[in-house]
Amino acid sequence: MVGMKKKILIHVADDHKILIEGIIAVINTDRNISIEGYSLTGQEVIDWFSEKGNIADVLVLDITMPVIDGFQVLKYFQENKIEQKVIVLSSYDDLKIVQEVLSLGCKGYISKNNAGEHIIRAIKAVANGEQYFSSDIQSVMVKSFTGQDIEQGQMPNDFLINSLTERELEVLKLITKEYSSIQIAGKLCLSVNTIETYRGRLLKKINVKNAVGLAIYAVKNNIV
Amino acid sequence: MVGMKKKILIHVADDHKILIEGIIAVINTDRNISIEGYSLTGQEVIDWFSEKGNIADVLVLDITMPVIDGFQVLKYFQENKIEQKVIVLSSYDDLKIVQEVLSLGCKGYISKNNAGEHIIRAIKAVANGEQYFSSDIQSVMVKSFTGQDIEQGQMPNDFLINSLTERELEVLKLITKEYSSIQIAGKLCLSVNTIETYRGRLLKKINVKNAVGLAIYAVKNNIV
DNA sequence: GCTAGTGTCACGGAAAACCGTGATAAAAAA
DNA sequence: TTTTTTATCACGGTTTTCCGTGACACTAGC
Repeated sequence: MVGMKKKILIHVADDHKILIEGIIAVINTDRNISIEGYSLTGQEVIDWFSEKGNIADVLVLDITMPVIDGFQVLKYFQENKIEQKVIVLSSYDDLKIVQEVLSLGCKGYISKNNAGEHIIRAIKAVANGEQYFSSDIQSVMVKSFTGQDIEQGQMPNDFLINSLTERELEVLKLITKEYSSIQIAGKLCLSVNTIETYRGRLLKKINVKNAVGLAIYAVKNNIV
Repeated sequence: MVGMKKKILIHVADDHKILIEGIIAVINTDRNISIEGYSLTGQEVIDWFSEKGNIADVLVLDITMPVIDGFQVLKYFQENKIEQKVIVLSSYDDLKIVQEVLSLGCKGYISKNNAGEHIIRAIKAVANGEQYFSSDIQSVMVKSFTGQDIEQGQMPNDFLINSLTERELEVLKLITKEYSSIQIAGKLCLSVNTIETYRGRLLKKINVKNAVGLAIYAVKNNIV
């Protein structure tokens, strides 16, 4: 106990400050883990990293954050070939999200429904080079693996959503405000045809069937 | 300090256990407040109440919980004429939600983006018979009050959404699964015309312009 | 017994969304 | 510099949603 090699350093990123404080409090109960810092947005994480060159042994990352979300942080690591151990913390046990996050190189995934002890276990496992998934996430994966709940939209051909462009994001935001293509065209001073093109592109990229799917994606990713 | 009359007893309800632990940790830093218990679902809150007859001085309540959400808990209090001091804790600083929650008799509203100190202040204020709103919520209210951001859908004529019926809810759920009216009709063994009628009714009741609005409402209210 | 609410269906027209495909120019990346 | 990505627009056709209005049966509350 006393002769441990060294403490595991972690960094927490979540837009809900209360939750960060909670995680810190929970983690402080374990003598082998300590907090190196925290971020309230994805941008802060990226900034922190590009400044210091290294964050911590393990990054506990919320996916739903405004502006720059967890996905984009993971993409940043991937694109810059940075091997950062990441545990994703999510409210959604949505298959698509789990899949995407894993394909982006995240090593652990725990749902917010789980108690703090899971975080501690997850941190230790991931710091140790292992993977960790909370039980509810595991059951989601098993379900998909066994072919249950496949419905139709599942198993997208182009799996990883290529990140949305500025314009696409802008259009998406206006769609979620219940505007029609005509109205959006007016607001952005573009042709209606252009907006319709964006609609089509968004549907393909996000891999949903209609504007409802777009809206749900937007809300779940805090694009609203 | 020492001669305080008595501690403020609070009860926390949130489906994310991590967050509960966090709030408890934060609250434990204040000697005048202590936790009487917590609930992971709205049902638990109601059960707890009907058993013990009283929860605590202040109930800290998350609105987005599965099955029985915070709204319904508030409605339960209202219908049973129970005067429970409630602080709503929410991820969304959505005007509609704030309005609805306040009209249901809640005395405080803080967004999860705020730090724990706000909770403590809010608890003390509400326990003291005052009201408390975190600054971001206040700015939302001020905006609406001064007529900014009114766009078009705002200020609905029938303000409080008359609760949806079973069937309407069922249709709404299927809409959020990106099904078309034809598909929904197939699934529920009803005429397509019927589904279209429900679509119209839902739009009116929820007071949104299109299916996108329905989807967002559904997600924000955890109907998904 | 009447009224209000709910669940069901119909229809026709207008508006909007979706689909596919293609094209051009500018900017960014390789 | 070549290639890829992004932003922009067009167009015709199909499908779906939205709108309004009306109707009938059943149930629960007044």
